[in-house]
Amino acid sequence: MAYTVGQVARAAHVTVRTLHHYDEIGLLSPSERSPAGYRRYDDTDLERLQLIRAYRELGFPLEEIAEILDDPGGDPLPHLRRQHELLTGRIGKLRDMVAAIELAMEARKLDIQLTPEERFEVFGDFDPDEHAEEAERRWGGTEAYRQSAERVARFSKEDWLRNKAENEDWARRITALVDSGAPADGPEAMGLAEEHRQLISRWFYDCSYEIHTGLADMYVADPRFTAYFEKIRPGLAAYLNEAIHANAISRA
Amino acid sequence: MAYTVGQVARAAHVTVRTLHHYDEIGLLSPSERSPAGYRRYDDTDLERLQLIRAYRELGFPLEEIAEILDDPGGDPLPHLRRQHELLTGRIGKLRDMVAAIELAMEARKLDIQLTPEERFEVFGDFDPDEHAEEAERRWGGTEAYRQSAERVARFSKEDWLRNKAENEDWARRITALVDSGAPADGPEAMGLAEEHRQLISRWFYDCSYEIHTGLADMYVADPRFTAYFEKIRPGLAAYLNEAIHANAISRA
DNA sequence: CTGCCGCCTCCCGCTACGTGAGGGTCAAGC
DNA sequence: GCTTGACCCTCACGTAGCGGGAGGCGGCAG
Repeated sequence: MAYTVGQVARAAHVTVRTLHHYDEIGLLSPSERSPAGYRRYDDTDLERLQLIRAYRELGFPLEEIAEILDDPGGDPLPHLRRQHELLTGRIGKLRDMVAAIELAMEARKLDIQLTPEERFEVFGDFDPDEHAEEAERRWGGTEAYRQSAERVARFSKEDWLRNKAENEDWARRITALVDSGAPADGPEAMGLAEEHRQLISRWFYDCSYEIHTGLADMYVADPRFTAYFEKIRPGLAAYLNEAIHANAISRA
Repeated sequence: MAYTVGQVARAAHVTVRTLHHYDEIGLLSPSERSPAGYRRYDDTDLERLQLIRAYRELGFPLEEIAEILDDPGGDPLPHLRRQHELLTGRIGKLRDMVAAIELAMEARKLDIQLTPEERFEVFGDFDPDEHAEEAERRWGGTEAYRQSAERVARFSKEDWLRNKAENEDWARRITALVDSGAPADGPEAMGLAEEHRQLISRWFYDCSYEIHTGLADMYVADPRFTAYFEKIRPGLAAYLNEAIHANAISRA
């Protein structure tokens, strides 16, 4: 009972190229060749191919299939467990992605009226190496970022406008304070720093003092943030940075 | 405000190689080069990178990201929807795989005592091109296969033994019938064919007359099945084939 | 001037094949 | 005996998204 590549391919629903490939990598080499060099598969080859395809349908990589099949005494159960974990892990990641997409779609609906600055505030950011942790929190789909994204997703048009208004109000007051010449580590500045922290906590995510000082450092270290604040009032980035630090220290 | 690759890489949590890659494929080319050929990224480059990373986290391929970003008037919503579908589709497939693995693990627990023939009966099979449909049903994780696998997964040791016993009993009786010289389209043969069909339905999956005749053809067309029956009794494959067809016709 | 770090440009490697190119082989029909 | 057409063979490049290394400049501190 010998079969040609084509026959085997049709029977097992794989392409001829696939069989060539399995032969190349030594996963399934036909037990014989015709004088002309044609591959000739026999029944044991077919059995092996059947197993290969079964494992492939379970998502195993070819190399691991080879391991399993070439260790006839070995137990495939550990492999199965590993694969199970791997797949469930992938599912988790994909689900996160789907959730993120849904958020993005929600956000899109309201996005029209958002200024770039607001989007900048809501979505990810750049941050120097020193704040890798904070970056992880915001980028990596971890707690604070997710929390923020979840809340943002539920924002109504009015929420956005109120958020914006509060922000602008705060910006006006701190601008006035800088203009007045009040020290950055004075009580008024610290009060506005605290207000800033609570603003973030209320609208986006729980902003601890630790996170807040991290943000503060980012405001001076990252030119994009710096630019945002400098545009409101030159010198504001550094001023706010100092105020936030002073505030955090005084509360500790 | 110009940044080197290394600075950008650290800030955005990507590798230098990644930035090189984006440059190579034209997804993100630094807006300037130093006289020595060093890449120099400016703030707009960073913004673009930020967007690129955001879309990447949503699972978009780089090429599509380029499309989205290079069409500033375009609406990303359709892309988001497409991606959402794509991801949910992948999740579905992965879930199927996980389910299949769980079945395989269950089966493994009982597998020790299964003869190769039984496994051959339970798990996939080979079938010539003409029965692609049936193959799909059994291989593709579709209804009959899944149904079978589900039931098999719940088989106890005793179930296996009873199944085996019933099978052997049936095999003994049809062997005797062939020996007796009774015609394959006679009532006794048709009775045993029907019994065969109900055996499958009871133990594995709903076996319609259509599926049954498909199986019957496979028994003579596929040498592996043929061998299985020929080992029980030479000539049985063809005999059973005829009996099943006769039975199916008489019931139609 | 020397060291060292960072930057550059190739270029191979990974998965599991798809898709030809260019050329023999086999059974059938004339 | 010769042609045709289906089938087979062996290269060998392409895929997505980088990882990693070789070999060689550039820039800056001591």
